[in-house]
Amino acid sequence: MQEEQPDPLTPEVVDLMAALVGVFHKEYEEAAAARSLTGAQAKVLGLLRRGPLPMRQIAQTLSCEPSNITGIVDRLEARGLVERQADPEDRRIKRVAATETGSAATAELRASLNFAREPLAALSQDERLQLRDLLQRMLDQARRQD
Amino acid sequence: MQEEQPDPLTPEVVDLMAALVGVFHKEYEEAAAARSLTGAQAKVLGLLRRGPLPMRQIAQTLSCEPSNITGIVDRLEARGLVERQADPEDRRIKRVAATETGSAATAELRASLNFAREPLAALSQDERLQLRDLLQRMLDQARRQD
DNA sequence: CTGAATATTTGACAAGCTGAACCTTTCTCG
DNA sequence: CGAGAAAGGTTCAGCTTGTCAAATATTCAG
Repeated sequence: MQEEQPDPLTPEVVDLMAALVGVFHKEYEEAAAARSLTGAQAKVLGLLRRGPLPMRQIAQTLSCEPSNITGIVDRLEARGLVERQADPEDRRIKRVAATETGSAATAELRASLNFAREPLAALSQDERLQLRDLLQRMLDQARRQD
Repeated sequence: MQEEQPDPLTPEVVDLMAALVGVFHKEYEEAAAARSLTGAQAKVLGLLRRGPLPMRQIAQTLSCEPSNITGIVDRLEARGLVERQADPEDRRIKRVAATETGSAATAELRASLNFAREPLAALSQDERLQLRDLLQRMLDQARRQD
């Protein structure tokens, strides 16, 4: 809706982001596959890192329908990576919790993301600091707008 | 395989990248959906921006099986966004070309990516320049490693 | 000319995702 | 209190994405 002046730098940065998104996405998918997880399963498992979550909240975080999460959690549960627990406060709610095995899997997966090492290795300590601040500010802006 | 010292900045930057990738991905998907395209269809259509491409090359660029592209192109073709043309040099090859309508759709979609405006709006001209250079170098590094 | 290699398609099948219909539990308010 | 609305999950049908194996057509190598 807003008609800004055409800063030639902006589309250029957007294309770079798009390319980086592609690289990141591919690497994530491969790291997951190496542990026989799909990308979606890895994402859900990753969300449980800080503790159990209700189905609904998982769906909300991933911007998808709750019915979709049912299937993904089914498959994770079938493999013993995750558990459904009843919420004592509200019996409608089922909290999904990572099992011991599940937690180990995500920790391992996160540690294996080479994306960290290789592309970032091209930057000096100072530049990483710069990059962090720039990204942080973009993200804040994005969150403010949603 | 490489055991680097644990630079505390690196995982932090990786998490930021992951978050930004999430935002970007979501916005792309929504922009595509607003034109009744799926993400995959939009990606393929976007590749044809600079001219027709053989099926195989599309598959290679998107890192997926050629048989997958067949279906996506089928659906794009059914909607008149894309055409299969025979290659005069090698009759095994089918080149996929965006139609008039198809080109218009991608141009529009690209233009609509607000990701450009909003998060980047938080940065000054100078900072965008910095960001571009940092991203460019990361990407070069990532490509060198693949 | 024959056999290997290449480009694409087809078919079967799993997973992701949506939307609508359906329980169960909780909340609201007359 | 009790009836109906609302909220959390699940189920089901249907579509798209993606893989793998087999089949077809064309080109290439010797």
